[in-house]
Amino acid sequence: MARTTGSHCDITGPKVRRAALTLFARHGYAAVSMRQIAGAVGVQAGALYNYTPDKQTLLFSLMQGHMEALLTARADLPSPEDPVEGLEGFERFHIHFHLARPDAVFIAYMELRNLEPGNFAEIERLRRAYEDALEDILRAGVAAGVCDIPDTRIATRAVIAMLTGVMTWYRADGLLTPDALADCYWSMTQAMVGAG
Amino acid sequence: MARTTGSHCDITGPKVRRAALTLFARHGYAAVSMRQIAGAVGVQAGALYNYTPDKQTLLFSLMQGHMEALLTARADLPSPEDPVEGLEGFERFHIHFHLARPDAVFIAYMELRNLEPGNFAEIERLRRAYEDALEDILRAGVAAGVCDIPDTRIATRAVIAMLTGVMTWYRADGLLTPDALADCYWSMTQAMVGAG
DNA sequence: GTCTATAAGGTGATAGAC
DNA sequence: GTCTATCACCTTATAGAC
Repeated sequence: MARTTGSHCDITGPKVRRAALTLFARHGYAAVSMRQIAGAVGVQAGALYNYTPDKQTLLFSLMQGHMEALLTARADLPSPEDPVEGLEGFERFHIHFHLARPDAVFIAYMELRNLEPGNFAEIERLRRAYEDALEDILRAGVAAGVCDIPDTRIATRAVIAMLTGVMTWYRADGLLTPDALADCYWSMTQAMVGAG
Repeated sequence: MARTTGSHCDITGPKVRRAALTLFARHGYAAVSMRQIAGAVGVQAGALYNYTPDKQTLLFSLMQGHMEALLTARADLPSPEDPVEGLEGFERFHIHFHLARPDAVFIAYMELRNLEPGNFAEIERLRRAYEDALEDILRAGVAAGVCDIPDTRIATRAVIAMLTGVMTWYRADGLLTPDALADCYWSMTQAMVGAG
């Protein structure tokens, strides 16, 4: 017979994070109450405070976890000599990583304004580090004469905006596979930075 | 002597809309209370209901107004024969229109999930109409052999995502003028769709 | 670790005086 | 058209029983 009370520390923690991720992505941080999260987990609201000191820290922790996973996975990519190869690796990584985590990506972009100043600064720092990784590649491409862009920093942001834009319309149940999508965006990325 | 009560119908209505626009953009619809909006306007909360039946309608009205202004202004653009000229006109219009209305743009992208289903469908319809205008240009460019893109619909969304991405980092007090920015994005747009 | 109960305060929206 | 007062409800977070 299933216990409805007692010790569940091993599973409740992750369940809280998953429920919060889903609900924050769907309705927005400010529109989701601790009671709703608790309801989705199957506990009472008070029990959530065994896993987070407050709602704000829960949001921050989700965003920080996402950004650190993004940076770690990016750092594990091979670093080819050829800047165009490096750009292709970055582009395919970006598409696949983002498609696999739509809720976390949504939150990382939409909930920045709901972070307290210190938390915002930390997430901004991580986001900047990711941008810098792409900018390094583009700068190397310009230096090697295989890229033609008007401004390295703006082109960096433009590429990331274009690639991340896939999240606003792609549905996993469509006809396009993630690989086909990455192919499509790679050809546009290449053209955009003059690396055809 | 200034009256603190009485008839102000001519000015309070617009002030309510402006205050709501600013506050929704800064903190998010769900995080802003009617009392906060009233405070920004300089009235009590109850007075707001002379100008909107409820909070949801206020949000919808702001988004609808923005999207209709966007479509109207777009429709007033010249329609040159040359698809590349048409694309350049669209691109420069998009940058300037968006830079001039950062709060409205922010709301139109971020608050979609806070719309009730019927309201959401209407905003989606308007957004789709705007996308279609660009897609028509790109399709004409492909037909004329002056554009080279892998998929017209995806390229349409990619161009809009890239251009709208300027909103996440551009600050009016920076060194870059809107015209210089539009130049920069035009060269990237051109390259992206193979219309160099 | 989870529960119930509660504190302290905010929410959207309305009624009726002026 | 705006005010004050109010309704009915929801909010985050905590305290103490089990």
